[in-house]
Amino acid sequence: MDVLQNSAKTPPVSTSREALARTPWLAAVPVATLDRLAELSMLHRMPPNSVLFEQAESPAFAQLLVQGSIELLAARGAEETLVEFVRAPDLLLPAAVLNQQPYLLRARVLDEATLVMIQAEAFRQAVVSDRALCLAVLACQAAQFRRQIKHAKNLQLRSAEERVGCYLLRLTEDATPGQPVRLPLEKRLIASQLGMTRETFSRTLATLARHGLRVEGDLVHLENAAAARARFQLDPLLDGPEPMLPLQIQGI
Amino acid sequence: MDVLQNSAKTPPVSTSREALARTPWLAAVPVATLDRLAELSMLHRMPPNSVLFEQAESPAFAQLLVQGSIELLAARGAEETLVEFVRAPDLLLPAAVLNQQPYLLRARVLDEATLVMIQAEAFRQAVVSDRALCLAVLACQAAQFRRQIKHAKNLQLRSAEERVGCYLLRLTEDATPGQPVRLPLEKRLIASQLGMTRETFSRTLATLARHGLRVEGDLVHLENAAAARARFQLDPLLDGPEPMLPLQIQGI
DNA sequence: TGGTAGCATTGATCTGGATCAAAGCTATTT
DNA sequence: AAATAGCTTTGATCCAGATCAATGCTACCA
Repeated sequence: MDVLQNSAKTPPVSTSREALARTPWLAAVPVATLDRLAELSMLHRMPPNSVLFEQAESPAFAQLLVQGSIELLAARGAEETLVEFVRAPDLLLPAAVLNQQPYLLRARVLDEATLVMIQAEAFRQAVVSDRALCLAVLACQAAQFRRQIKHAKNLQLRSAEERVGCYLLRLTEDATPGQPVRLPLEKRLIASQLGMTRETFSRTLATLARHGLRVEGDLVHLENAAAARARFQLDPLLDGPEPMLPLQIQGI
Repeated sequence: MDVLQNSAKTPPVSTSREALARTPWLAAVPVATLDRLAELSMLHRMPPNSVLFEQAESPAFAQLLVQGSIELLAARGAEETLVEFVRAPDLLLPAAVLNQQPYLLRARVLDEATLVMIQAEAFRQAVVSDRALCLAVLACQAAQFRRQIKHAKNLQLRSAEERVGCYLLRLTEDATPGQPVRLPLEKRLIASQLGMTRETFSRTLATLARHGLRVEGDLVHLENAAAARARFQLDPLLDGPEPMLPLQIQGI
């Protein structure tokens, strides 16, 4: 079902240095620093389902996700629940690397991932010595924190039906009105992002037709925008994207 | 029921400058920076139940909690659920201040709070211009992120009974063996920290006697350590404290 | 072209924890 | 000492969503 893959194509990178150069939120970081980081890092490509690290492992690398997407999962025995979903470009759990603490989550590749893997100690030293990098990482970490809070609020304050409704409604808002929208992921993955089982997700989809949202295969039709928006009130605080603009260094 | 109040007493501070000087994780920040921040800030004392800020408000101040404790709540209509519990010394939602985004949570005082309120813009500028401050805030933000992940894992991976059992067991580990331990908070507040209703918490306490933990009023007796530890396996990744040691600036 | 393996749907049933309701406790106030 | 008000406990009931189970549906592979 390749139609479900992410279609945003950026030309593939072939070196760490190139990957760092293309990362928007590293734009303000001096070339010298990026050069040094690039030297101490490797560009890695990982297929879907690879596990990048396990819970309780101590980070050996700072991992910058350049292309693809990663699931961060809380695992206990056989159970697994998704705690964070990371899309490129972003750092994987910088908090663990910075604070020199073991990972709290398992990282598994969803869409084939390209990663810059930087020696953890080199990364920490670079953060300490380069102000712009420190600010960029701070902005990145802050944005991740806010995404996490949004995720928690979404789970705790909304019912399963509301989560699904808001998710679909948001999809349709991004697209051209009147046109059906394609689901960006397999249903089982959407279900896990929304914190419910596939079965519940499936049943919920069926009930949404009452509220003006009909889902047919992987196509979403907004049949009654007014009804849908009345039932599922999007909250910009929860449903909006979380922008990340590093603080600027002014002056000199 | 004043026996439940926090008993860790630090002598009260009377100026912002003094408060900043006493904050351990600001130790590495140059005196000049702290002086400047102190000039642009006010020391505020807030009684229990005060609301420091509301969801969707834009931060006007960076707030450093110096004494007391704060609940950060997700609210929708009448419902409220606790998302984070902040103890002094810590920053309140630095992510919102740094990224210049609206707060996602409501902040309500639990134990009478002393706060240093720093003009938001002044704080951001100080973070940009002072490397040590930037590193300190980064470490603080990283620790908060990890606490948040721990909280999420605790809620999603453990049953109500396990959460209560682990909470109590952890209390007893910190104390002298054989002695009963006093609950550090009112039961309704512990319940909300553990993500359940007071009723469920109360009922759960009753059942814990089967596993070697007897609770009598606000006293916890560990009557069968082996049984308790067998049933409630503490996970250092979840139940340990989250240490916060800012990265050191080496050299000069 | 059949086989196999992973998704998706649908139905039946279960259950952890919430909710609603009613006393009991404590503590402080007058 | 009575009264008010906030916490706690206990009991009865409810329900959203999980779990278990069976069947379809694709899609890929030999």
